[in-house]
Amino acid sequence: MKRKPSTEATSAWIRLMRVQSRVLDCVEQDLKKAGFPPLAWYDALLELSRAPSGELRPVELERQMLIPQYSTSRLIDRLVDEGLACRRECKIDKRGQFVEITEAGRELQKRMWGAYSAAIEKYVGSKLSDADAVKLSGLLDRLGCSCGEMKLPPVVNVTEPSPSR
Amino acid sequence: MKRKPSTEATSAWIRLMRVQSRVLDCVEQDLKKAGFPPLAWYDALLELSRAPSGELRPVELERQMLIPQYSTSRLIDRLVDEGLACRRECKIDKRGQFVEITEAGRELQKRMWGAYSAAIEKYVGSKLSDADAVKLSGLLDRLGCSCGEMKLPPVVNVTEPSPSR
DNA sequence: TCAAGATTGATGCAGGTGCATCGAGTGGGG
DNA sequence: CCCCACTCGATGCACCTGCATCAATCTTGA
Repeated sequence: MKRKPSTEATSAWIRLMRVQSRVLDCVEQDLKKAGFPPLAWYDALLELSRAPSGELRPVELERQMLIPQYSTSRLIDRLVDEGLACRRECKIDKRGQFVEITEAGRELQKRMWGAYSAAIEKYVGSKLSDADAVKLSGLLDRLGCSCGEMKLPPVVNVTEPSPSR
Repeated sequence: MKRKPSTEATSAWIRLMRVQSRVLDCVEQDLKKAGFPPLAWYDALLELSRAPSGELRPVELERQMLIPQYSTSRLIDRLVDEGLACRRECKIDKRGQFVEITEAGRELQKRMWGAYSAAIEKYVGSKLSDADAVKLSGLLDRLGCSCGEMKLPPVVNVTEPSPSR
């Protein structure tokens, strides 16, 4: 039951950690240099912009983004502070609320996608053939499934780009 | 020069981000539940334990671990506070110092490797054949090389396990 | 020899994250 | 109808990170 991890698994683990942190750093750095906020903001704006009427319950957002509740709460605070979203009262459940993306929010999301997609191309697309990217996705998927308790819904889309233009 | 990223690249990117954060969370969680400190401590202890006489200059540690200077500085503070390492004066360069791992540090590193390797097996090894792990490593390597400025030395070993028993 | 510049390591500050907890509100069983 | 358990969202705290900057020391070169 408790085998020693193969060297191959360990090596894959190490590369997974190192490569993603490196690539993520590069991408975040590019965005920052272009004067944009962190990727988490983009993810939230994207989720909101794709919601039926541009609004979501914080709980929904939390589940979409797979981040903890308090994290969502504070991320929303920041978006609201910057005028990228606004809180709206939820009439059917007075504990809750709706968060609605503003025009400024939609616009920022679109502008960020420009820089973001360029960074993805630069750091991923240009280094991998489509076929290899597909292989990589497949291998990663096997790692991702049911890692631990998986109390969260099956679907998700943290950073999936919007209609892309 | 500025192609749009292929869907495949984008999808690989998303999975890379999501899967690693998920797997990392799981591993860190397991370690935490076993009462161990964060992985970064392990990495530092490992590097120190592998150094010729159990000591390194902070600058070396920083380069090995690929983390920023201030981060190293504070990590060392914490290790020293916990008695896992100690600072020693550097006679040949009075700006600098040596950080030396203590017996407690070596012992903790070994104990952590037990839990750590079990977690790697659980979340990586058990989900991937050796062959697939090798494929994954290969694909990831292509992403990792020269991502951006790469001002750091070629070698590195953040989490590579110690002699393993 | 000495001044200018580079390198080493520490630190104040702002912001982000995890954890625990809280208050408000909902809803289901007695 | 009311109480209890649960869900929703906010927040105080500790800690950790990035950034800018600092003091001390070393190195270089005129």
